[in-house]
Amino acid sequence: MTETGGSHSTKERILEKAEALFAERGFHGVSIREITTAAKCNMASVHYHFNNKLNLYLEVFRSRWIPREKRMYDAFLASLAEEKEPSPSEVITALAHAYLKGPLTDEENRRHRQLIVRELYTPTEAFKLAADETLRPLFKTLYGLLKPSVYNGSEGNLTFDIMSIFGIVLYLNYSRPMVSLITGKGYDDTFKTLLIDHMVRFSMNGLSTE
Amino acid sequence: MTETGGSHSTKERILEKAEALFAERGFHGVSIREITTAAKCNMASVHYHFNNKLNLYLEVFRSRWIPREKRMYDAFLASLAEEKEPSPSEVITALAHAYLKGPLTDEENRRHRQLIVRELYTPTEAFKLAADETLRPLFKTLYGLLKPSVYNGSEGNLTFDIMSIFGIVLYLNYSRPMVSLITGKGYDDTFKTLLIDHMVRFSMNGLSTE
DNA sequence: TTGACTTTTAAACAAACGTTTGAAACAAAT
DNA sequence: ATTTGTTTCAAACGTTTGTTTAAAAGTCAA
Repeated sequence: MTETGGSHSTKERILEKAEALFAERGFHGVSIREITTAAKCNMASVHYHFNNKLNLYLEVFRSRWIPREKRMYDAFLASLAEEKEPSPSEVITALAHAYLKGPLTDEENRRHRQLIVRELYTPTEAFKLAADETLRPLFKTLYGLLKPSVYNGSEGNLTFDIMSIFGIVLYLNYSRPMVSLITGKGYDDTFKTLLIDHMVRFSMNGLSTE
Repeated sequence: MTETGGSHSTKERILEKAEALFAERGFHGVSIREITTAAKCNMASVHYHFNNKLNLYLEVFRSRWIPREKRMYDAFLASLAEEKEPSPSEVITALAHAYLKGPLTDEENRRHRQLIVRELYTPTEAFKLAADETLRPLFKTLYGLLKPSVYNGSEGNLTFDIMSIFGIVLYLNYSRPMVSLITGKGYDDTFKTLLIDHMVRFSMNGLSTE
């Protein structure tokens, strides 16, 4: 167990390339040969470091996806730290910012979402990992932040509201082929700003009760 | 070219099982052997009727997905036909109904969405087919229906609004593992009614300008 | 330098893949 | 009954798949 480190050990290179390829084409769409060729190492290294292909896929979530999601969650919390009781508008703005212009590069962001979207719609074991460690806690935090300021009828409504906001953020952020098809625009910085403004406005309206 | 018909020719059985399996696990996650075993026919039949696997996948969209989406579109239009100038609320209600309680069975509906969601996030040739024949026309219809009644600032806003509504409907309808995880409930009929009410309320609020 | 340990490698493995083949089964018309 | 054309089939094709093996290369303390 030397973990020779260096900034790019074989193990890390495999994880990096595996994530990129799994995000692009899914678990079944990628072969180990493809991953190890991209990572410039021998095919057997995958089995030496990760036992098998499925566990490599899960390890991408454990050691890359979940920590990265937590970084975004922290960035979201940090931008709220100044206010003691942030308004719903501030909460949603912080959320949209963290997810569209957060600490991740565009490419990281893209991979990150593609991985989880596959799991959202047809879950494997990785979904449970992500749900337990990041998605559910984020939801609970949002619920706690919004609950004091928002009253809109029965108990369950806020739950639906938050899920709708998730839906908007996810869809506008990651159905990019569809959004680009309809709007005819790419995701440059001004377009993202427009999108964030829209998300906040639409979501804030959605939350209002009368 | 006999097309012996009968209610379930080999060709139709292949298409049916192929759709179910592609929806469940994606193009790469399903083998021709698996499809033909499920369809109770020989493996070579796929190549006799569809030339190859990719074309079978595309044919699922051409001969099943697109006509089915058009049926839902028609159901949506039909439920609006009574009103001459339907209000936004009526439009959105009709939309949510067509997509959650429309002419499709639950199982059909599930497959239908899973197929297109895969394409939304990582498009293949099938995305272009679906976009040209159904998604873009639906968007334009919605735009035309909502435009007269909704004024909310600049031109582009309505476009974003409609996409947000898409996002909500898609997410709440088809990220069922996530929604069930958060709410702890299954998609029975009363839950769906709740969801539709919520979608309409949230979307209507979102559309409002002041 | 030796020796114990970790990591990487080339080569091979059985199994599964999409595709092709050529003959059998079937249908309809002459 | 024979012919013609369509549809199905079992069997095999060459590749590619995930995985295993056993040896080579590398690392580092004694």
